[in-house]
Amino acid sequence: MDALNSAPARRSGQLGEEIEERIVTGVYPPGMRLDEQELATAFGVSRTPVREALIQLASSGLVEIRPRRGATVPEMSADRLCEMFEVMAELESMCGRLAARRILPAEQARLQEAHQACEAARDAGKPDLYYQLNEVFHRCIYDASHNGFLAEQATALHRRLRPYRRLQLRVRNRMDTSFSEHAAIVDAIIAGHGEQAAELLQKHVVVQGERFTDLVATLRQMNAPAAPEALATP
Amino acid sequence: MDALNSAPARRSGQLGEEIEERIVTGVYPPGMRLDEQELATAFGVSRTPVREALIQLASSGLVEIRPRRGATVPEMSADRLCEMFEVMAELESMCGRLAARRILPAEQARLQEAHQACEAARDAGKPDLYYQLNEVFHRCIYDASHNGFLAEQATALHRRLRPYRRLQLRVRNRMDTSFSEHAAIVDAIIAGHGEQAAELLQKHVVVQGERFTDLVATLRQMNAPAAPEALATP
DNA sequence: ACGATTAATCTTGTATACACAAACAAAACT
DNA sequence: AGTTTTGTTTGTGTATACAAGATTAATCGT
Repeated sequence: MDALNSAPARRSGQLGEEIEERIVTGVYPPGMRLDEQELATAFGVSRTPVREALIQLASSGLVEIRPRRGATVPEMSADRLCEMFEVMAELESMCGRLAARRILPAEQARLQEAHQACEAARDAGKPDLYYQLNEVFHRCIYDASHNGFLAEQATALHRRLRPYRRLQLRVRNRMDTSFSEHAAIVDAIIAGHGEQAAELLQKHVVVQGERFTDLVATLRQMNAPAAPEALATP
Repeated sequence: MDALNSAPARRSGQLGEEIEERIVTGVYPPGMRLDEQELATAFGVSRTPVREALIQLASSGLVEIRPRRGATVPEMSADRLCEMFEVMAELESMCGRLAARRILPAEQARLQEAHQACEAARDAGKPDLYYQLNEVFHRCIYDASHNGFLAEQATALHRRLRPYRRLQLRVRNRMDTSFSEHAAIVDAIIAGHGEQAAELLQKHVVVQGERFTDLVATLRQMNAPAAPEALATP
């Protein structure tokens, strides 16, 4: 029963976000069974809100519900992850292309501001902070595309890929290369070079997803620590 | 209470699809309030499965749930629709580019088969049938991209845009132009010309979304017929 | 008569209860 | 001994009941 940590009771929308957080941070690792009753007692609520949260998360792909067989955290194969990064790259690329054409002066300022904040984090050698500011940076580009629907889609996918991207930032000095790539991207967007921005963003994202070995290693690393019984893959 | 037609009782997953169907076919028009109790009695089930279905539909954007204020069919502005078509065009384009590189012989056969089926529907002058086979055709391309995640995303968005695309097919002789565009797309994919396929698909989709006047007219037409009280936008 | 405040009603959000289906285990039969 | 069958148990799916917030209506005050 104590596989799921107990936590203070939360309100409606909060519950889903808390479960999502625990999934993307690996507290509930891929393959883990999510028992409604357990979650309910763990969060100090009844089964109903838990069920609704799980259904919501299932629609966005973060959990998998099979009828009459309960909910589990889906195991993302390396293939699947590559597919998702491939799509992410295209969405980011599109955002960049549109942003270069449509960005407003105020948004230019915010973009450069976010970029400089990243620089500070890099210089300070704080990968966690950099990771956080990196999200802000990318969101600036999404917004500058002036396509609200696209921005939503990109944000959602970005969120889903968070845990995998996060681990990648730690290895090597990815922070440095990431930042210099950012610099080129900012220049292209400000200069209004749509295709160039698109290309740069495509590579920027693909780099994170294309190395099979790194990814598989990342996956193994994420699967290892917790849920010993759920990891048997027969 | 009889704003929502009564229907025979359905089982779990079916309910969500039935509601979705009624939304995309305009039986539940944009702006309409979806009362849980009404839907429950209309479908002959309790509020619980209705609620779950609504939550699921909300995650995919087909209904809008505001906390403590119930569910409504979201009003899609012309702007919003254009945004969605813009993204759809990019996804289709990406599918085409990948398909040209990765399509297998068996998939080539299925693609051409679907294309010929469309031709038959056009020659027979059956827009409804063409519309249906058009979906099959596009799904062939999604699958041929060999990116399952991308295929899922494209399919989902395609579904959401269904009602708007459908109306567009009726006006003019869109069937003819659509079919000849399809022909060029098939050729490009079979020939392995990724960029060309991407471009053609981009235009093929954008054509449907880019004409503001047509779209706005379409929207008006959809808003007009039903739900007289829900349409008041104060 | 009009506006504000309060009461009533309605709808959502949550909890509890029950029914059925699936997985597991044990026993009987081949 | 292996396999099938049946009983038990666990957990999901649906229904109903209750509580809290929101909307509407009515009443009171200015």
